[in-house]
Amino acid sequence: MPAPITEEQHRLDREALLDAAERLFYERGIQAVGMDEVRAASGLPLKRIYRFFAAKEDLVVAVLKRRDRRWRGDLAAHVERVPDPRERVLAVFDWLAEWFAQPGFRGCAWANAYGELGSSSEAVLAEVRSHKQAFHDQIAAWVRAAGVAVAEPVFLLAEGAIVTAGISGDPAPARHARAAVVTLLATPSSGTADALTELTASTSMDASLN
Amino acid sequence: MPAPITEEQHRLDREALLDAAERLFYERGIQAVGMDEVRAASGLPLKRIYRFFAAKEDLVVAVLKRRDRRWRGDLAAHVERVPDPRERVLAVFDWLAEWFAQPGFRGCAWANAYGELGSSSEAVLAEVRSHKQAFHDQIAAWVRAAGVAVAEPVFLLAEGAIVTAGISGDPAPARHARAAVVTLLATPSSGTADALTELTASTSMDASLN
DNA sequence: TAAGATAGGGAACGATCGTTCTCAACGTCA
DNA sequence: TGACGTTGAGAACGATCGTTCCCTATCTTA
Repeated sequence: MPAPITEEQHRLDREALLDAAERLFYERGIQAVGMDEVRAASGLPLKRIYRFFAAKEDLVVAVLKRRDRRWRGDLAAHVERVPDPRERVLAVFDWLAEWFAQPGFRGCAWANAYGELGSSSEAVLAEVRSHKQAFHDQIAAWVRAAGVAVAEPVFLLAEGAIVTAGISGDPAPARHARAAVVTLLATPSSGTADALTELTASTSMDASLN
Repeated sequence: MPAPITEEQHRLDREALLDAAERLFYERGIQAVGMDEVRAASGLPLKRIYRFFAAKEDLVVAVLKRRDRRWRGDLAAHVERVPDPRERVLAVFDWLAEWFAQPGFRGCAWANAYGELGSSSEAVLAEVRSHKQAFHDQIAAWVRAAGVAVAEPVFLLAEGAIVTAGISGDPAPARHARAAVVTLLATPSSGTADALTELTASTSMDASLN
């Protein structure tokens, strides 16, 4: 065999490629970054990049997949260091606050990818949906463990905080969302809340709803 | 003057151009739509398009500006048909639910534009921020009029519902956000107290803290 | 050492982008 | 009527995209 590429080097090169692509795609947008720029940043020849991934779309999906694993892993590690179930839910928003304050924070990579490619790449759309579903399920599990039945609003507050912090460039939404979650966790759980919803909704419905 | 273009026709052509561009940009993404496609869809010659807007970026900004006026105008019209201040806040989410259910709904046009061009076009970024600020201020005014001081979470729930409904393709987040707002409006966070607030507070005192 | 397979560097390709230019057609005024 | 100014239709331009191909250097094995 005349090729001296070890298995380990192969793995390292692939990681370097994903590192470079992820940074560029997140910083400047996916369509704004050409493959030649990925080549220059990764140090790998174009030929090898296309042996790793047959097309740019595959590279994008791989970047999102790896980022999802790392992002949710970091979140879970932070959250599950907290023993109390109720505090765990709040820890999600402390972690978000730290993320928002990082230099170069530019909102949700998946939401951004959706805006760019959601209607033109089925594979990217599927990856974005997969990530959001997994994030939702993580939050739902932690909220359930806290003994309350308000998973949905906690997830929506997190999503709203991420998109708002990204666009505004201000990490404050993490604090606002956290404060709202404190309130929601302190309200009587599902049965009473639903009854209250029904009561208020019945007096306001003019149209819509389903 | 040899040019028979009336002032009125000029205005109509401009609207047709913005109509076509808005539809294409929202459906398929901004970068995915070429100027030649805008030309074909609008029926206007390319030369006239570039007399209206010197560059594609200017067209994009104009589309976002006009959509902002219409979008927030429609929202305000729906909300302010409701007399009761508290119901008005909930009416925001009824309007969102109707929007989410419309065919072709593809999330927030401004958030999508941010994902695509937020880091490469200062003008687009400014327009996106301007829209989000205006939407935030609208909600804050309605929430304040309802006599409670929880504007931020209501805004974040709306944002979370929009992005989630867009990505998932499911209009349910509007209902979930609405239910959460009902809870928040019934919480004595601002010191204002009425019968409903007292009732909910008295049954929820077991939780709380931090 | 000779032979051969593969790697990297980068040019090349076809497509498409935003934008400009050409040119014929036409309506208006001297 | 004839010259002019403006228009619409679309070709053309330069740049850039994702992707492929060529060529040479280099390393392995006989």
